[in-house]
Amino acid sequence: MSENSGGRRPADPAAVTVDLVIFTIRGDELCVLLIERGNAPYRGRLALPGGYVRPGENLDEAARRELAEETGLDGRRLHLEQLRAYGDPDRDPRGRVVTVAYLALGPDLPVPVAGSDARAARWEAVGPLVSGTTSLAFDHADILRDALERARARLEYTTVAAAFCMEPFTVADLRKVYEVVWGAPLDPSNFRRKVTRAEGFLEPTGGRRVLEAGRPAALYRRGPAKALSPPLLRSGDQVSR
Amino acid sequence: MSENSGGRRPADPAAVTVDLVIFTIRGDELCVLLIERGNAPYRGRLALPGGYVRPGENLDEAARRELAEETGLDGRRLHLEQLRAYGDPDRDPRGRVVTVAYLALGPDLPVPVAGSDARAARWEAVGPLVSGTTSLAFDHADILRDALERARARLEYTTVAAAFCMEPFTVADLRKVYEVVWGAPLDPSNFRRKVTRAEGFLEPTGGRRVLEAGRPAALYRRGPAKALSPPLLRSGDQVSR
DNA sequence: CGGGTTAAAGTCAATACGACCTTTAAGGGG
DNA sequence: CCCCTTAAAGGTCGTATTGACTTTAACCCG
Repeated sequence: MSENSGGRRPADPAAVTVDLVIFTIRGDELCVLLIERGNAPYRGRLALPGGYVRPGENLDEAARRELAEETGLDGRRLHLEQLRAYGDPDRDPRGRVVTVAYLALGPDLPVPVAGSDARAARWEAVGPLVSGTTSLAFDHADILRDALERARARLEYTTVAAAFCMEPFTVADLRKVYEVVWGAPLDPSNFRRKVTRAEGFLEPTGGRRVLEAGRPAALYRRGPAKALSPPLLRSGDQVSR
Repeated sequence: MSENSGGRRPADPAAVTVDLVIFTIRGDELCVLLIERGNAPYRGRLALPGGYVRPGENLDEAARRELAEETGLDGRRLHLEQLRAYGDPDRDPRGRVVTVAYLALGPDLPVPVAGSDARAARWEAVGPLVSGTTSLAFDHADILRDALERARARLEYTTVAAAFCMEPFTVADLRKVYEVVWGAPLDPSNFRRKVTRAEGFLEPTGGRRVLEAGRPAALYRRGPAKALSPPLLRSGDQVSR
């Protein structure tokens, strides 16, 4: 902060961590990378990957480092943005631990390389996790829910959906991202019209992809545009609430 | 967090604070509440109000408490939302201090009651602060910039603009909020059509307000809607980038 | 070459929006 | 008391966007 009520009030020391919500699309499912905790508390329970912020490191750097450690890839290829901070006093039984959650989006990653440490990492489908019974460690279920909503909203107003696609990709690949993240089908024709006309979203590579059946699809790579305006709204987007 | 690389790596203890960006509209200006620092570092410099998160308190509670202390009002009347966390290792010369910034929006507040402590608080116009030469303490200029952009974006997709208005208010009052925050004039007629048709945004009180001149304006209070869809986009909203 | 399959492009009505104009309801001055 | 000013409220119209749907294109297979 900046001020402690005139310098009188002592700070309550806290540990600061970053936690990562790494989303990818595998098949027809939105998946998140989880680790199985090897230590107390919540030993054996699934949790989001994360770790302490190290001295001299800022929050983004810590998140980027953890991302690289957890995925095995250098995380420079993935979209990474801060979600928000979580600091309930009892969110960690060991004491005051404030975590800064990050949202990472990436194309289908090779395999959850067991991190540099010994924790077992694996992809889990998000659907059953948020609506279901599986309970995550700490407040990670809340974080996951918030991250999912953030990701869904980001698809509306930005071009990050392309971050889920391995280049080069087709319009159908991109549409599948929207359908999987939003959990609803989209009209293929209208979707194509929208994204191909959004300046800077897609750049044609000139190539085509031939599938087992059907007309070959044109291939694209990510364009320079970050924002998407007008937005691509979820159809049944509540008119109010 | 959740995990410290197997429990091996020690935490770097940090102080956790909340800082508040409290926006209001005074006359034709968007203003932010700033305090003049009475202690080192940055003694005498303007800074965002804020303070340490206390033991047993969560982040929202700390922000709500600081808000009440700084404005003198019970902050329950104001819109309050977390902006994001800032944690550069050198953002505070006293050591690692991670701050969680909050964005607060409220109607023209009576006067910056000197907080419970002795700090001098006052409203400052945002325009000169973000584009100008005045330098704030710590990284508060960055936080202010981010808060302004968040507020501008929130007006597009939500109904929080009404949080700036003292109830009851007129459509012109609400339009002025958009114009001041976005820094651009809006067409009165089209603006009315948009906001009055957005279900749940405005609730007519039945009353009218008679000004010095002109037809009396209908009075409204805030409706139950939180989201605004379709959004009310800033006219020159960049088509891409 | 004809059928199956998917991509890509086109049609059309409904809607939303920006620019602009007209009417309404007050107060004030002559 | 009528007219002028002022601002709210409501209407018009051309354009752009969207959603639902149809049509054409390109490739594989047998």
